[in-house]
Amino acid sequence: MFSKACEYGIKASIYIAYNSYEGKRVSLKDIAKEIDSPEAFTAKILQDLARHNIINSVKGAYGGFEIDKKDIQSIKLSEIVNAIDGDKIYKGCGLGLHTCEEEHPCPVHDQFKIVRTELKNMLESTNLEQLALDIKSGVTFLKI
Amino acid sequence: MFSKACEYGIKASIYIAYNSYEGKRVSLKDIAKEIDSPEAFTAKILQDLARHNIINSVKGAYGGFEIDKKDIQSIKLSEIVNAIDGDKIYKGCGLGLHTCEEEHPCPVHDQFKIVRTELKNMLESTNLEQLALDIKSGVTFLKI
DNA sequence: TACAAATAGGATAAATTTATCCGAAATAAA
DNA sequence: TTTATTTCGGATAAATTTATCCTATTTGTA
Ligand code: FES
Ligand code: FES
Repeated sequence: MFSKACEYGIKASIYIAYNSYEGKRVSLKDIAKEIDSPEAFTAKILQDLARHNIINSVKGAYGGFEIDKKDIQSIKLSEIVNAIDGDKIYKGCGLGLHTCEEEHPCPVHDQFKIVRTELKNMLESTNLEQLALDIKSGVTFLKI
Repeated sequence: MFSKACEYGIKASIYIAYNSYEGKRVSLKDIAKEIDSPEAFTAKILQDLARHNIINSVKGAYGGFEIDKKDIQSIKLSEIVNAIDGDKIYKGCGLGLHTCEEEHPCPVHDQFKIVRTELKNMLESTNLEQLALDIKSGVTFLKI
């Protein structure tokens, strides 16, 4: 469904959001450990998210990653997915036709569109705040 | 969403079903041309589908691929997807946790499960007959 | 039987995704 | 100012997916 990079990106964002809520900036090392991801690969993804202004990165000693408290609530899952995997999952044809169009539908267009739209709505209606709070209260988990 | 191999596999199955309905056996060459896929790669996928008893292959002169007419209606999209991509899309965690479990949910578990179930239902309630008929009547397309 | 047509299957290559390594640059603290 | 810490970014490697090539095998027909 999502690429490995995107999975790591989502989990990292949630972990950063969770810590930013408590005023804590977290390091790459921490993040990779908490979400059980390869450190160097995760660094690339975090850079990407920073470039997309989804997270902030701070260089140097005592640096790390954080998200403005006031933004946590407005960052949707869809922005993260879009930044890393692009919009193919929102717009692309389920059977790989060049473009998904009503006027030239593939055999599963009607059925696929429903699922794709549901996924889109889900990603657009879920924000980092909700997800971070569940981590905090211990009802959801980032690894294993 | 699906792998390239799976996309080709679905499209090939539909094309074979459509022709089998009219009593025509189709060659690899034909299939690859009609679904706009690389021939040799498509051959591997068809072998795979044949091994899974989803399609029949006939070697030698005048050979090719076909599906028993009586089976077309009962072959669900889910069987094809499962044969090629496995069951990860049905059962796997959206964020890549080892297993998706209610007792140890990832942050998007509740939301993701809904979408995943919808996809599962869609694939399990769509059969080759429906899809082949739409190709035949020209309302859906296998390429471009 | 000989030949042509077609799939089977192994080996290999190309492309993409995932992952690692290392030096440069930035920054806070001593 | 020096040092330790930490992200940035380029190069490279490993793994996986996608694609190609070539030979063997099967089978219908002349
Ligand atoms: S054309 Fe394939 S999903 Fe719309
Ligand atoms: S645990 Fe992640 S989807 Fe169920």
